[in-house]
Amino acid sequence: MDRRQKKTREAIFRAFTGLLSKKDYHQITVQDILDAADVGRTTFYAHFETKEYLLRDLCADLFGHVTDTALGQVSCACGDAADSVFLHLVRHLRQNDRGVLDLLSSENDGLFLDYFRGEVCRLVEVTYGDRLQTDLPRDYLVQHIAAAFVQTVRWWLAGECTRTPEEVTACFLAVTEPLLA
Amino acid sequence: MDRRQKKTREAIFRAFTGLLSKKDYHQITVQDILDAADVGRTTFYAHFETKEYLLRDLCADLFGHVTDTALGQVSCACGDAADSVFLHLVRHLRQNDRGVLDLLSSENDGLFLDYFRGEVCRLVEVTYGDRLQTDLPRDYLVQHIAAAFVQTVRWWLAGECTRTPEEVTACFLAVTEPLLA
DNA sequence: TTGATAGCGAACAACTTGTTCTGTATTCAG
DNA sequence: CTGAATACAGAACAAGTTGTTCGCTATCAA
Repeated sequence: MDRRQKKTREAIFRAFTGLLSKKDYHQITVQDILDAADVGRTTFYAHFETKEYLLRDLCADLFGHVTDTALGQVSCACGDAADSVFLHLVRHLRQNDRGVLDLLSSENDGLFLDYFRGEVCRLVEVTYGDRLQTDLPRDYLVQHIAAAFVQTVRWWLAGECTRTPEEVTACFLAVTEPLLA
Repeated sequence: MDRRQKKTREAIFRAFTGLLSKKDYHQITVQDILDAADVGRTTFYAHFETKEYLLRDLCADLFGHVTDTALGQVSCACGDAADSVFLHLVRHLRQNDRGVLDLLSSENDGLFLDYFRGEVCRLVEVTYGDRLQTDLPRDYLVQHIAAAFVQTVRWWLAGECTRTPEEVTACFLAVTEPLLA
């Protein structure tokens, strides 16, 4: 890809992420992004059809990365799969890699939580495999566990991350453990 | 309150709710609402500062009503408190009273799920009282249970409400029962 | 070096928002 | 029943936003 394209694309992503952590998505104007990224109007629309497409691409990039990292960790973690994946994910979040945490704790959380939940669903599928109890519908359980994790992270964020990743993960595991076979 | 005011206010609410069940909130224009409600521009802004205020008021109205009804049912239900409250709530939702269900299953669900979750939190507080287990932080448990209920409803809606209220409630109770003392 | 292309900046039409004005119709109190 | 208060309609308005188009320049890759 042309060096110029890559640079502008990343400048726009960076500017957009920065704005999102401070302002509400719907109050961010294309002009704001242009100013922050120092990019021409024409250029922006050459890269993204609309502001919404930009958001979509950003989410795909960000949350795809989160899951990939988490899945990478599960494959190299020799021991207790489930316990460690989620613990690592929380630790990873705490480092606020690529500003994901800023987005999840901004006024825009609603925008991102769905993407996040989607990725966590995939993670639950892979991590728990066939260790789920069978009295309840499998898809129900997967969604429930994913939602529980997302909710746990929200609770952690609402408390300003004062708890340690270990405590947080312990809470999550405590409420989901009874659902395993 | 002036008879005219009440009529206009309700016409706007009705028009807005109707539009919300079909279109995305952010694509609904004030003009759309004016046309649907058959109301003048000046009148609209005399009642609501902005479109967002309209949304807020509508949510307060709708979800407040949902909770009040549910709480009313718990007080008159002589027997098994928790079981019946949530079962009644699901039944109540299924009747789509005041179009709440349309909103929760529209593309706008994200907008409303937070209001809904807030009300369910109150409901959980009242319903479970001091019957929650004490190993985990109380606020964490309350939020977890509320989120679990909301998630259950979403799952039910995603499956196009083919399951019965009894089945749905059973799922919810199954995943939350281990959290009681 | 050179042809291709990414970017700039300004200008543009179309649309949306929220306000202001004037005149009419309805309501409610006395 | 009457009259003052007020809710409403309709039109016009400025300001801001969106997405497009144009001509021109700077940069890249072969």
